[in-house]
Amino acid sequence: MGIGRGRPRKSDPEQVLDKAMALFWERGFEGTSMNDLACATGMAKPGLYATFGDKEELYSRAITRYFEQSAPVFDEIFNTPGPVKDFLRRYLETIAASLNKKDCPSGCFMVNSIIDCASQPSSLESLGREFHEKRQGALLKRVQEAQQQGELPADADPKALADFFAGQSLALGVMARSGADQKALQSFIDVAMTVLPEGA
Amino acid sequence: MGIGRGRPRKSDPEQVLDKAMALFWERGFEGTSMNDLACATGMAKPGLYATFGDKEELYSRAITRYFEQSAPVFDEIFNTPGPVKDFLRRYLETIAASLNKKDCPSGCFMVNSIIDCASQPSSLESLGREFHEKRQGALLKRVQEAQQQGELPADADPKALADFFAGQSLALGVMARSGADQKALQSFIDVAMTVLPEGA
DNA sequence: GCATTTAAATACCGATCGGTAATTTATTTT
DNA sequence: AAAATAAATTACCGATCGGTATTTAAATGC
Repeated sequence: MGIGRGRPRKSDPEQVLDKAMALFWERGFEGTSMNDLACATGMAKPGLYATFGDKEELYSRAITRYFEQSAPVFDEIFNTPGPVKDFLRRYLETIAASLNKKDCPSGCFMVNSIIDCASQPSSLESLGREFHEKRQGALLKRVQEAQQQGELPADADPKALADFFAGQSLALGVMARSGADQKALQSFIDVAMTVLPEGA
Repeated sequence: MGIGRGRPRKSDPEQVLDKAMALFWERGFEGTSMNDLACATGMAKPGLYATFGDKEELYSRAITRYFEQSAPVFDEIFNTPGPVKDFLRRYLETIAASLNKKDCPSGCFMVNSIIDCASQPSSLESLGREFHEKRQGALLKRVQEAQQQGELPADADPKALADFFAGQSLALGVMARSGADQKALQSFIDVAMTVLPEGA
């Protein structure tokens, strides 16, 4: 019946990873125990260790999955032609929408990770930051292109603008984690958008 | 020699609290053990429990101290007359300066607390958020006054503006925690300030 | 049917967790 | 000097931590 040779798996590793991601996302690295994870995922501890490695590796897999899961929707936003102003608004609104989904913990796992792994003496320390820098880099590229095509004033600073909008996503992550609702996030975005010149 | 009756204290409770604050600030609630605290503060565990209560109370005292410690400098900013634009810039720049001091952990203890206590089933869950709301409230009051005195357009939304600037302080906290230097924070603030109309 | 393979399940490891009881030390009061 | 007081110190508690050895169950290859 199965495909491999031995006893078939009880749980799909991808689903296990999804549940582990949700738990780390909600409670952080130190706040989540391997017993919690075994209980929440339905995979007992020896299974978790055999499938994913130790706690650190499991966390690393979880946040990597979080990042890669969001890739398709960002790809679509980045590949949609149109004014850079529309692009940036959609960028922030898409992030905001992802922070209050009812089947996920509120807030941004990446932001949480930056905060609670910064003191970790391990590879986890830089993981969240690296993912954030990837987003920053993509934003920068898009803003630079916009400037080259005359959408932004020649004296605009693309790096500063990209970093500003990357920073807005961090703010949104903290706000959502502290209970801000969708309306509050939208109002915040509306103000943030006004840093762009009227014409753009 | 001492003032009380029994054996004199070895360590000043205020200094102990300062060191505990720094440790919680750096490593978070779950990431800091009572043994760590005893070691870092020089006060053994029974002393910590006798002086401050349990771990939760100690954390609560630590973040309350963090907030109250910043009160004088904010009071000065709020009481300095001048254009609201200057006020808001000084507000953000003062926060930014506090996020990279060499004798403290980087980042904002309040932001860290919002992130890593949000999942705590205790009074800690709302503590960081409450302090942030106090700052929001003070900002709102200042912005409303500015509008009443004609510094801002009549159609400006004081609540949205105050929440925006409160949000910028959250972003700064995450950025500093992830290693951003003072120059990056300053550049971020420069962009954020442009949400205000030229004239203000 | 039987060996092989793979995973699940149980039980367990030493270390550390938050928290405390019991004792010792240093000071003040009388 | 002795009683009283308060803090430091040491040692310890049961529970839980991350991680693993051992056994059992379920599938395939021959």
